[in-house]
Amino acid sequence: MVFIQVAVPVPIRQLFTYQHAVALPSGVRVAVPFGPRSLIGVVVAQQNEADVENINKIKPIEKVIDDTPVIDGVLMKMAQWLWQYYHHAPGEVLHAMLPVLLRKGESAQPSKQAYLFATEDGYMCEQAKLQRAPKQLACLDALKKSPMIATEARKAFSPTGVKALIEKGLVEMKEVMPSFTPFDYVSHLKVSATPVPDKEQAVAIAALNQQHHRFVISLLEGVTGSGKTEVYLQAIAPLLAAKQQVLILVPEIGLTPQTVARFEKRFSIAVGVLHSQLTDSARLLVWQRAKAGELGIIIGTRSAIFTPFKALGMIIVDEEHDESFKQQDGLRYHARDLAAVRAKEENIPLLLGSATPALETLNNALSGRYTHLQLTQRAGGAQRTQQHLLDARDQPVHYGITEGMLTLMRQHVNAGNQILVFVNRRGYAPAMLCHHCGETVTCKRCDKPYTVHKSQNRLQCHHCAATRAIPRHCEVCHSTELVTAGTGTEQVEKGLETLFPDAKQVRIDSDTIRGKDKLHTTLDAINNREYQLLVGTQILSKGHHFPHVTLVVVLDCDGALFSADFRAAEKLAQLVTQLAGRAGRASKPGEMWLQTHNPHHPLLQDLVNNGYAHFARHALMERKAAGLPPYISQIVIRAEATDSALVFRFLQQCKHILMPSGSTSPSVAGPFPCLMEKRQGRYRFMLVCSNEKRGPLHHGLRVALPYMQALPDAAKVRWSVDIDPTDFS
DNA sequence: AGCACGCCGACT
DNA sequence: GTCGGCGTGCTC
Repeated sequence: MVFIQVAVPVPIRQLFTYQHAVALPSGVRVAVPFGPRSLIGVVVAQQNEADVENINKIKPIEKVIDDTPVIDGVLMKMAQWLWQYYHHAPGEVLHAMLPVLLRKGESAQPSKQAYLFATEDGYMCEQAKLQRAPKQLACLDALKKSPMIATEARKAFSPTGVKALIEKGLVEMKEVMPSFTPFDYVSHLKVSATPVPDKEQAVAIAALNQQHHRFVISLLEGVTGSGKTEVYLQAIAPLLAAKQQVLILVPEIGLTPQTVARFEKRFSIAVGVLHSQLTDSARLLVWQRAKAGELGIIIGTRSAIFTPFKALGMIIVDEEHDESFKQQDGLRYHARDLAAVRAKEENIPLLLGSATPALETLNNALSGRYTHLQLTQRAGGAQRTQQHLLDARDQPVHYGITEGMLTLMRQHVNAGNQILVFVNRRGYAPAMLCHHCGETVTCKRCDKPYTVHKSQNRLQCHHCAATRAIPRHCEVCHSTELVTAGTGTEQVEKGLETLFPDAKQVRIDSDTIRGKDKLHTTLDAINNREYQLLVGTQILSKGHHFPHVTLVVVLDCDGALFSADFRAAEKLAQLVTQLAGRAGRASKPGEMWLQTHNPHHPLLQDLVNNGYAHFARHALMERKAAGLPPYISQIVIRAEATDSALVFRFLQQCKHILMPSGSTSPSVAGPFPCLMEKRQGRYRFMLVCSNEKRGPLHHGLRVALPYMQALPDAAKVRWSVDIDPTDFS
């Protein structure tokens, strides 16, 4: 009889011990009794009899589900890192790592799939017969070489073409048990015309070629249009030929058919794709094929980092600064950080690519922990969009747009050009500032702008938690015109219709664009010049080009400059830079104007005059001086309930546990109301814990968590721990 | 998270 | 008398 530690899918931060007749390898699924029910858990480790507590309570494993582990050695190492680093329940971690069907206990072995085969008639069929149906001909030719999974053939050629071939009896569909061939892709690999890299690209590719079978992290910092993807393509070519697989993580909206097509076309092999709208069975199929080593390339969003591989050779994180790599509920992991953990365990290189690297990443590159590769040249010598600041102080404002900006916009509209109005609608904790002199209303004790809490009609300092009424005058110039930074953006869209009744306008945001087809038809219409005024949010900065746009308007910079969320300026700079890289064209460069009450703000000046790379280095120095990440470590505890007093009391009690009276480290600030104080009828508050060293901060939390859990209120509020928070709303 | 146990109010 | 409300506590 052996004792086995099992991770059971419940939100409890511990493993549970069961008995079994024989030892089981870790990573195997088992059905276990748990209280009155039966659950599917994952074997984590063997346990010595001497270490087993409550030996009388130990129950036997009900059933062993797998012969071979569904979580291999490296994935188990990642799981352990996840539950330790993020202080999360082990069972929930392993649950999150598995495809849905495997969570439910379904077999991990492949099941029958619909395959297409060329029939005898198909093999005999003369080319001439399909001369007028090139898609059908191509499909039939492919099937003569080897059968294909039906859904894949429909996607690769055309659904109607496949149907026609079946009706003609040239092709038949059969349900067959798939046989996954390890490294099947190597025999199909055919590298198509590879452009000659420029000097910087060649340097980067050469450096990456030296990294095989070694754990190295590289940052590829390349301005928009400098050809990062080409570097990826040329870097992975030798790996694929050497029977290695490659994992490419992309942001949620970055996973377009065009991206996938580019990789498929270069290597003429099937690329495994993992994204949120895949069916459970399609997802399992990709999981199985990757694990078997049949697929050479997997492109996926955040959770693709959990895909098993037979021989992973490299991980690429494209647009590594993108916020969608951080999960914002449940297990709040950062896929970029987890990619680093995986690369270390697999002993392979990790490549992080971005035009606007996250400050965390840039800091690692500048300090020498990461290899720093740079692409500064745009293909075709395209020019950088000129950026300017527009002083909003004392200017008449119409629907959030200053008179000066309106004049500029009219000029471009009258010239028949396109204008892009960027509405920064994300929820910054907004500051209050003077429209006359640009001064913010500041907490005297902390020298930090107050945060406006509209529902209470008060200002609160997010450093010392002091609150005060909204003042009537500016403390510096005594003007009575105090404004909330960033307000008015809701009115912008309505206002533009009144201000520019003759210009045809279109809104692009996640509300108006349902489904990616709609987005593409709208983008096509824009590039066919059907619209003159483009109004939109973040979505505009993701991978699309607007060659006819000559003016980019950014309205609410102040909201980002003076937010209690210290990352707001970095996020704005990233968005603005991505946008600037996408407007105008070589023959007709665009200009970008940023409206602000603080035209002399050093960070804004730096961004506009010297570009993101310079801004980012400057911002890092400020973070260092201010004692902020990445130079310190943070943890946020969030709680919500319908009773706001209860939430507040719970976090207050947590604070006392985390920071016993008298101690100063770690520093615990709050409880503050979250920016969205009320959501779905629940009041939300947070605690912000900071410390210079990560170790003591995490240790403090590890010690405190059992006490926090034991609080009587802990069961009455919904609360969560967020390690390395990126979002303070 | 679930699920059972438990102890109080409005029904046959 | 008992059906069911949801507070409390446990799960190897």
